[in-house]
Amino acid sequence: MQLTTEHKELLDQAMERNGLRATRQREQVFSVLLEKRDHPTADEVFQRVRAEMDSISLATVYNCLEVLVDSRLIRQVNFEREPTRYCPNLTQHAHFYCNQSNSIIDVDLPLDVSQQLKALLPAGFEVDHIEIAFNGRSHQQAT
Amino acid sequence: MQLTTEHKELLDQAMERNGLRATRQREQVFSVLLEKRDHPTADEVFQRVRAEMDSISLATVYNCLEVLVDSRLIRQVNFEREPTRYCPNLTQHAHFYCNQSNSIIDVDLPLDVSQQLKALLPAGFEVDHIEIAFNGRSHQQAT
DNA sequence: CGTTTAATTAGAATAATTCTAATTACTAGT
DNA sequence: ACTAGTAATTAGAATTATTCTAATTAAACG
Repeated sequence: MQLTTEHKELLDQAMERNGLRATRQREQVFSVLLEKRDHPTADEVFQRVRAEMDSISLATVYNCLEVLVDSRLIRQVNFEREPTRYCPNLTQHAHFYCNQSNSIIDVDLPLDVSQQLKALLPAGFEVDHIEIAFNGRSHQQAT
Repeated sequence: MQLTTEHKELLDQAMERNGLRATRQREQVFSVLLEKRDHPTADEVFQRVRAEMDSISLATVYNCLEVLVDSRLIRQVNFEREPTRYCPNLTQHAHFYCNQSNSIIDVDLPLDVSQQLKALLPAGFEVDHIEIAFNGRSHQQAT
């Protein structure tokens, strides 16, 4: 799979901004994440990229993921002590972990809700990020 | 340090309920968590318990923590892929992770806020638990 | 083209946690 | 008390996700 011109440009610009190179490996990793947005682990990303580029190593996948996270093109998602998962959805959202299917579903988070959460904090607390995770069962299928 | 009669009874009852024994090790681990509520890791709990009971092993600490979690006397807290921390605060609360001090502060969570969060979910989603983590800096000291 | 710098690679190392198998401690029933 | 049966503890090995290391390859830029 190829990156769309739009995403290719996004990557190029982000790399440029950080003095990094938009290598084939980074493109592939980014592309794999955009293609199937099921919150894959590093190892799953590795399997998928390898299908198109069988010389890539797991270490490189970890490197690429780190670069993409640092450049804010993707986000890391953690649940308990399970392997880290990766997600290209940059809009503010929470995650729903379905115990039954062991899948993750994105849940849109209205701005006013996060405002309200921040309001719970005493004065002197500066928030960079809020992470919200629901845990339960869903009777519908993940998309 | 000793458990208060109140907490001792809480432990005894919980163990009884689950057909388990309230051993010295379990008492000590529980006691250590109640005494200094700074969200210690398993290893930190191990150090603290060992001060009073130098024969305890790390494996036992892990076992005890698991039993206490399963019996709902304490809770596990995870942040990114850092070691799991443990906390005896059973009231509904969120956690604030201070990047500066690397400490965790409990944040009370009003019932209506969690209701509101649950309302964000489409029909067919049953929630067991909501985990909220703030990340940032606090200009005050953790208690 | 050659040189410098960045990126990739394979495999070793790390660190938190879990597992295993042996020993010890309880608990009941006699 | 004594013993059988079960549960808990223990030390150390094993596991697993991730990071590190050192060597090789690729890219960029004169």
